[in-house]
Amino acid sequence: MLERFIAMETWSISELSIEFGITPRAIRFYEDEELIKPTRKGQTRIYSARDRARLSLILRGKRVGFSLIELKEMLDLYDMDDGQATQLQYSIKKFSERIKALERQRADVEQALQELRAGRARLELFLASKDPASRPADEERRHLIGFSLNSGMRD
Amino acid sequence: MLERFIAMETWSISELSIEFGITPRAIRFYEDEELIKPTRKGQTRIYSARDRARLSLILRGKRVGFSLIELKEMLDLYDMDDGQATQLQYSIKKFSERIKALERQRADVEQALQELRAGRARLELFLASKDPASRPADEERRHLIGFSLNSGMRD
DNA sequence: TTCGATATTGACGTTTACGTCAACGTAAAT
DNA sequence: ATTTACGTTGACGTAAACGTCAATATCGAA
Repeated sequence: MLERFIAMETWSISELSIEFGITPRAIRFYEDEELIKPTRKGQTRIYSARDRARLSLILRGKRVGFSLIELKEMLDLYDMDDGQATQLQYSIKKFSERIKALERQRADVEQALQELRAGRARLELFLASKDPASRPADEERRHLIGFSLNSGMRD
Repeated sequence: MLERFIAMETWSISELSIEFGITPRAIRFYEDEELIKPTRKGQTRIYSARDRARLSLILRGKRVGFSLIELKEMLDLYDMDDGQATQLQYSIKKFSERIKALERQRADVEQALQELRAGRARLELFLASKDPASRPADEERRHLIGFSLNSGMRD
């Protein structure tokens, strides 16, 4: 049998917690919430490459704002097999919704980035203006700082 | 005086709550946490264009994963005036940190998007394969679904 | 003037995502 | 044999971000 020759790479809970920079408690919590289901060697949890990959997706998903429940839904989609094939249309719709949400989020991030860069640029300009050679009047300076939040923003 | 001729546009709490799709309770909460400070007409809160812009930034910030405390810090940076000019260097550093964080987040979103698109593509392919003309064997199909979570991901 | 709509301030409840013990098991090293 | 390191399962605590009442005020319209 193949099992006798293929040694799967596995990880302990503390190995994964160190690799991903989270606590074992968090990893067990994800299991409680049924986002991962590691095998056991006795009592001890053994994590496969698949478990590790799911953990990776969970953490990235969290970073981009998904809740654990949403992430579970997404992971469940990946787990679909023939038996649930009738739900494929529904699943594709779900995927599309996620993509839309992420595209909007990307736009949000882009805009926030632009504003932060502009804000930093204003601060740096202001700082440069402290060079005695080129110093604007006080009234002018007041307009350099805190500018963008007075201009029209749409949302 | 200019005040006599310039009528500033203002909003009520319910107007803003409808416009932004949040509850009045949330808006008052942001005030409790000192992210906005609307004026009052008697008891009633009156929101200026500036308040509205700050609210907009708060909501976008939340969408991209910032906490209210972080957003308050950022808004405070915008409010800086000459008196705190000595903290400019520190503020620029803060801005840079935010930019770095957002750039990483953008990368996260990009990768999540790619994976979701790939997942959807797989589902659509699988669905197309139900066309009796071009139907792969069961074993093959099993590899079409749930593929990416078995392949090596780095984080 | 009384109603309905909209506002206010507490005060307590709720959900999410864990943190933080406590009490215990196990297995290798000294 | 016992310390040390690492694992386990409850059980309770916590911070963030509001939700959800309740009691009260205001104000324009019928």
